[in-house]
Amino acid sequence: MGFQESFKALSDPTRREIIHLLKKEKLPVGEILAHFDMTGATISHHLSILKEAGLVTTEKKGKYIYYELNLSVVEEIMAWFSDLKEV
Amino acid sequence: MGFQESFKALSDPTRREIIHLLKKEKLPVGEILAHFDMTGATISHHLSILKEAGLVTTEKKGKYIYYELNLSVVEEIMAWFSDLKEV
DNA sequence: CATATATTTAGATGAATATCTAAATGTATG
DNA sequence: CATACATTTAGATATTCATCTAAATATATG
Repeated sequence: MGFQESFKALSDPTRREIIHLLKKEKLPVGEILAHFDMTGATISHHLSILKEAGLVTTEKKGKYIYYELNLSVVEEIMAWFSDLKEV
Repeated sequence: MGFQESFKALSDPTRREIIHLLKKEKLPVGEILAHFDMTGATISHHLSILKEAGLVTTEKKGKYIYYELNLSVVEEIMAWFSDLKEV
């Protein structure tokens, strides 16, 4: 984790869109994939980057792996921005 | 401008450090440069990316060009994050 | 257990990017 | 105006990265 990984992860538009999909609910890879015109391999790669950055967590449920937004990391990033405005 | 450019700009550690330097005061390129172990050409490149993204503005004063943080874009980015936490 | 479905891994490719050196441009001042 | 200083631009290089296809792994179910 760390800011470098977080910001890098968020610098890609596909990954930001994934983050937005996960805003409402946790989703299995297949459902995330359905929103994009890309191969599963590519989406899997993006998901792994988001996970490395701590922006999402995973949960296995039978056949599926659910990805879920990790809001605590979002908070940390917001704190970085907030700091810019102080004093 | 737009989120894509902003996030890309912030995904580089040198540029984030520049942003932090500008938190307190506007600075001429030479003073920014003094904080890094890089050539002026490289720093100039980073500054142009920050400017393209709208994260900084410039002001010419005689020999010097001052770079200044643009907090309104920072606000916009924070709003993007805030949205993730709503509903 | 064999087959179908879900997801990841490996390896390759082309595009984007951070950096450098060298040169160009702009501005002040002796 | 000539020289020094401040900053940017051009062109090159090496690395990173998004994407693909093909193959591997894991899990459920008939």
